[in-house]
Amino acid sequence: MHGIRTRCDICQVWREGVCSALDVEARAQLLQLSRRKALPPHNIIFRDGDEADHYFSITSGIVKLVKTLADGHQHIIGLIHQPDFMGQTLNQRHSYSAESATEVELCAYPRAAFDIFMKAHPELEHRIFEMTIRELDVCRDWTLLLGRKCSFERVAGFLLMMARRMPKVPGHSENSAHFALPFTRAEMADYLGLTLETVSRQFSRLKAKGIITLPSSRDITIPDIGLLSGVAQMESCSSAFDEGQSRVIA
Amino acid sequence: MHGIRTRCDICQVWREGVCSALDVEARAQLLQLSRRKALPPHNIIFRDGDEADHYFSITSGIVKLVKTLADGHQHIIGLIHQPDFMGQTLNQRHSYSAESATEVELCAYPRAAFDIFMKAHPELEHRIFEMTIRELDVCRDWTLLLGRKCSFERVAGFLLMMARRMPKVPGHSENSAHFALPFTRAEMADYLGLTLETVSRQFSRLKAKGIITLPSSRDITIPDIGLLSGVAQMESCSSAFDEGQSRVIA
DNA sequence: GCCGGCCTTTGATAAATATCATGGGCCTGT
DNA sequence: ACAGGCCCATGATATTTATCAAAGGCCGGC
Repeated sequence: MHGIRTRCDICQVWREGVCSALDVEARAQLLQLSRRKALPPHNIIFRDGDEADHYFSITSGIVKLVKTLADGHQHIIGLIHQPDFMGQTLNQRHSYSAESATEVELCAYPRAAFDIFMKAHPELEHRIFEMTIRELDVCRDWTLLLGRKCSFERVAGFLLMMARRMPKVPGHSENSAHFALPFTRAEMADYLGLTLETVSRQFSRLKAKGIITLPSSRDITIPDIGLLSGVAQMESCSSAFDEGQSRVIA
Repeated sequence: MHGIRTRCDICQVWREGVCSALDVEARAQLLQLSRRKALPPHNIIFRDGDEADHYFSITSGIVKLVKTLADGHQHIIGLIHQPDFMGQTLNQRHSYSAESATEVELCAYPRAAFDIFMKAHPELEHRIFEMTIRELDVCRDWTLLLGRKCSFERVAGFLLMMARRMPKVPGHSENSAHFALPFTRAEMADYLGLTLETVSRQFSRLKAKGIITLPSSRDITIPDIGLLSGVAQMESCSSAFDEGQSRVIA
């Protein structure tokens, strides 16, 4: 709720998000419904059990969707990136929490008003429908990662996803990437169904193989995305291929 | 494609599925587009990579959505039960296979014609949108199970889901259930991210604790669903609580 | 500059699950 | 009735990952 631009002309959602479905007048009307917010990292947007009375369009940053288990452990069930939409539910209450992982800017829409507006603008509902289908595809792919992949492949798969979605630092070719990881090892573990120690060990393994470099723990370079993509879909979890780097003995 | 009823008046989809959004005339029109099919178990409906040229409304039975990994292992990314809808994708091709798990009856709709029809009937799209939101919720819950639960809890969670969705054999109270499991241990393993041996062992464990009874391997009785629900959300995987049944020693 | 707190890495050990192997049950076709 | 194929249960062992523990790096505040 700090200094915020209120105009849509530089907004990515305008081009790819929900607003892309609307013409100029409709977008202006929708803007009337919305309230823009800017959040620092680690800010709760809504809590599990809260009344689901708003929808959100994320215009920058990353939001974590979090379930907390009875024992206090957390699991991240999804990451919402700009320009995604969030808050669709059939229930009266949310069944998970949403928390900014990075600095986040978003448009919040009161649910009742938005629903009425959507009824008048089926093309808007259609766009959100499409984005929901995409979310479902992503989520189903994730079940494959969680159900069938070893820790090494999971971490590789996660980095691959980040490499595709993060804004690239310029000066890198198509098949390389370099970005600042916005997550702690513990957060990645909560997303990957692992412990932070295991995540850390797999980072070390990727580094030892030369698939990534880590100047600092959050500053990651992937010299060859194809290589990373290869290990992310590997069929074997065995540490046998740790000998990829032949090592000189004594 | 065998002997099939073509009328909707006894169809569950009419009441809860996509057709519930339509009035009598519209439903009649939609019926014109549809082709009804009946499939025996283990029949491919479409394959990973096939052109996504049809939507499907499942009117009875269960469909498995399957991804096959490079090493031949399979993973079931979703189960589609009557009266669910299937085939929504933004891509030209499917990214997974669909296969009947039981005997299945369905209505198939050519995609192009259905899309046109849907444009003329926003209430239909709205209904499918709602069903897709529900699917997404279910899928996100599943990532929690796969990411954070031990084998015992996974099997319990699976049985709980089945107990809620399977038609009940009559003569049982609200908080008990009895049904025929339509899956092999291997299929359940592919859904739960486990091996068939582990699934089998957890069935034995549930049986030993008296949470289920298994007159035969596919014939399951849950005397107290609350009990099952309790272990499905347990916070500990340890075998410490195997001593729930005090046992007499020699 | 130094302290304290988080984050991270790494090692040692324990626990869970996969893998490999065997035998038994049931059904089906001959 | 018998043989051959699944499917299932269960034991022995191997592998992977979690858990417990310790120490180093970085950063912000005092």
